[in-house]
Amino acid sequence: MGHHVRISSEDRRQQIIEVATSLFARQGFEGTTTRQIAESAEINEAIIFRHFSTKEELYWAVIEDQCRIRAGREKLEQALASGGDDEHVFMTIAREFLARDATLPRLLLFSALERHELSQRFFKVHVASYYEILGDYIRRRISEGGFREVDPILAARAFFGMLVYHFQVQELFGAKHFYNIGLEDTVKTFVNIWLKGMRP
Amino acid sequence: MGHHVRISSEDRRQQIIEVATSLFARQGFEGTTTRQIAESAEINEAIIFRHFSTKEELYWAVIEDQCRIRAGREKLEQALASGGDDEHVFMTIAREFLARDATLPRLLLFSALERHELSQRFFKVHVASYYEILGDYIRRRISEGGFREVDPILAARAFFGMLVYHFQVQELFGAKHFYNIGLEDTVKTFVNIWLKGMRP
DNA sequence: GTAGAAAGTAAGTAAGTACTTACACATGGG
DNA sequence: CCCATGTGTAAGTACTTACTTACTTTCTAC
Repeated sequence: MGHHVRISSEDRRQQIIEVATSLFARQGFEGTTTRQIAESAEINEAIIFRHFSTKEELYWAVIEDQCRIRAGREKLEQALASGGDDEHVFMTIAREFLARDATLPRLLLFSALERHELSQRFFKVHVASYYEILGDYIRRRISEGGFREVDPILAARAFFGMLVYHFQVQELFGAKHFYNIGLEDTVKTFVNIWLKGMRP
Repeated sequence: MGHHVRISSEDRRQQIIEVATSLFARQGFEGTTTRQIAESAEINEAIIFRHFSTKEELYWAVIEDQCRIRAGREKLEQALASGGDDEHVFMTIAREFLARDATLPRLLLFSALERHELSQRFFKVHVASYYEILGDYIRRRISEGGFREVDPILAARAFFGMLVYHFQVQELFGAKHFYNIGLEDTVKTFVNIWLKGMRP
């Protein structure tokens, strides 16, 4: 028909990244085809290759894009700086973590599983930095006498571990369909176990 | 050259399953080709289709095979029935969990991510049943007054969460290459946090 | 109004995919 | 001995994949 809508290069690029993000998150890199991305974005497949020279490059643009989104990290820093008591701080973090959208966790897992060698930066921005930040807070609380002497990185991992694993089981393995407990009870249970476990 | 080695159907089938297991675990279902499986097993590709009518069927044979391997579950039940004190019991479980081979966890994650709808049984055998068993033990310890009143399933998830997430970070995300802490220290830290958190 | 760049498209290509076919060879029982 | 059955293979099939090509349409600047 030839009657196509012209859209600016930047907008088009962003649109492709967004569509690709959702598909890569649901099906992984290998499980997603460029044709599928084109159909989903309702554009001609060739347009993808005008903006990204390979599927691989598009994939890294998606990762790069997700690395820019640091909302979670900011919320973490914000919660830690709020000055509330430990219970309030950690419940805020836990609540935020468990209420998340599954897109980023899925992308992270896929990239770790199928693109091992290249996803270091992605991992560092979205995983490692998290428990470095929380580790710093724990270190301070230890020196203040609020927590007992524990490796701060391991303690942070223990905390995130409870949350991340629960999230995985509920969202990825579909456990929420046969065991759905309220968010607030879950948060309270995890934070209580961890905080009691950290007290001197 | 036509000089081929004849092998019994059962052995061949098992050989194919073993090779496929390792490839599916490393690259996922979509990322693994039947040609690659054949090359890896050093057999003609057609042999695969004599034993399994589709790649999908081979995949489910792999899952089925992994479901039969219940060594982990037995060790869990064994540790819980050993009659030692809580610290000994949970350290034994933790040690066993963290020293595992990554094949099964990787298969589980891939199946959850890319074959969501079909991997329920796999999940139930290797994930859900684990914290049902541990949940029962926790329930008993609560009634004995050894642990405080906590949802046993959530408490079990909290415990496994610390272990599984740590394992994922170390093995899948490759954190062990830049942060490698000793197994025994890790085990002790996690078990201490959780046990202290569960005490009345 | 028109040149030229940018954005769009239909219709490819070569290589790969899961899977099949037709046929060769081995083995054990009658 | 030879035939039925089971195990092996080379060389396919039809389809899909990532990626290209040659070409058209639209927008902007002068």
